[in-house]
Amino acid sequence: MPERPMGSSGAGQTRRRGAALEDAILRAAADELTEAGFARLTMDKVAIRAGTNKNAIYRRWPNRLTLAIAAYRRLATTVQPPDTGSLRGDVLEWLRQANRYWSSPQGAILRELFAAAGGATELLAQLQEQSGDAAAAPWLTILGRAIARGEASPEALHPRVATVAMTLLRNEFVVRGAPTAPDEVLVEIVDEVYLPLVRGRSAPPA
Amino acid sequence: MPERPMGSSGAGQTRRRGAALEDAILRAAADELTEAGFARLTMDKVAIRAGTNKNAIYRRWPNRLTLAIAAYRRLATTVQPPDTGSLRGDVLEWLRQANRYWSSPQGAILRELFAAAGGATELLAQLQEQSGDAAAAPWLTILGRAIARGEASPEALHPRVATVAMTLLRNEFVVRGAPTAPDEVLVEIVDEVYLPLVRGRSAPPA
DNA sequence: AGATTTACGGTACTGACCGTACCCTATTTG
DNA sequence: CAAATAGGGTACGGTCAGTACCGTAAATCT
Repeated sequence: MPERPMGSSGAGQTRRRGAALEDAILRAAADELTEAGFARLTMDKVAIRAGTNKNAIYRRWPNRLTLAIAAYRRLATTVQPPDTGSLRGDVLEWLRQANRYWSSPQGAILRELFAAAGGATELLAQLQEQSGDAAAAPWLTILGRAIARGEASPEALHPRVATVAMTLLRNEFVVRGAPTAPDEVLVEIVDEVYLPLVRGRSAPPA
Repeated sequence: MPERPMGSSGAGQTRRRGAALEDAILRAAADELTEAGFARLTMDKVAIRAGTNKNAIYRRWPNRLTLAIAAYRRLATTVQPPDTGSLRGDVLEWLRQANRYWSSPQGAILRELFAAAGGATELLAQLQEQSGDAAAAPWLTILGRAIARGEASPEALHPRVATVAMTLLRNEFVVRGAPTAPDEVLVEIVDEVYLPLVRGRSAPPA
């Protein structure tokens, strides 16, 4: 007479299926990511933690990396662009938020995933939109207000121009591997590159 | 009666030691890199190809990645910054060279190594100087000439400003995973970002 | 309700491959 | 010529990814 096993471990009372199981797997994977990082996330551990087995995982995701990226989505937090009243203040604050994120444990995971994705464009794109830091929209918001105030030139709305600051910051992490970027670097990016650039050819104030 | 084995394979006549052996290993590793890439470079294959065994490798490099980085050095080629007579021409040509490199098989390997290095700052730094694309020196050369011609402001000599174009290009590869960057992107980086930036606040010509 | 299909759970395995350990032998060094 | 050093051969331990079966619970159909 097989009583419901429901051991002390995570296994639920009844056999889970579909969305419920998928959810449990993703939760387990996200937990493994936060505790051990991607490098030490193994499919076996995820399966055990989710109270299931690898079959159920591979039936849903083709490999370890895609699972991890899917699980990372749960860890990603969305933030709002600041509105400090000045362009410089907005940009600096936005960069500082990004810096804090990249320096956080979650940021470390994101960097691992980026690295593991190697050149896989699709996965990278997926990560991009999840992490959201590459999004042009917040920059356009910030710049829109600045233009209205006369602090920036309309030409700055070009996406490549608008996002330059974040690109430079990300470069510090991805290419230099720094655990965190010193605040001086952020200030430098803002004062030496970003503000001169977005003020445009017709530079008004001091 | 052990005749010298010197099979058709790479094994030399006599037992190699020291620099000669090290050289053979690095050559073998470099060959493996170019043929199979880092992901498929295995220590066993390198050892076999070098006509030796893993002992000799591990006695010199602690792990697979450091061996690969050391071997990559042989693949890296050095190039000279162009001198076309105009700032725009120089910058565009320099970016195009970089684009070609990153798009080449060697560039793919470099990207793999970057990815594999993850956050290991030392290794990343080593790669940086080997690949040389992050070096500020060529940019300062280009800008120096441009300043003399009145095409750029002296403020552009700030390293973070001077290298912005390359940073943006590298971003295309490392973060977006593009196999190659369309020429329009390079032009855009030059015309929308770099030239406006280095011309400085006091923008002279059209 | 019972029959059928679907998807989980358990478990065992293959296959790769890194890194290490041992032991014998060629080369160099003194 | 002896002793020390470094290569070569080989065999493992250990870790994981990914796969293959097979029995069974849960959903779906009739």
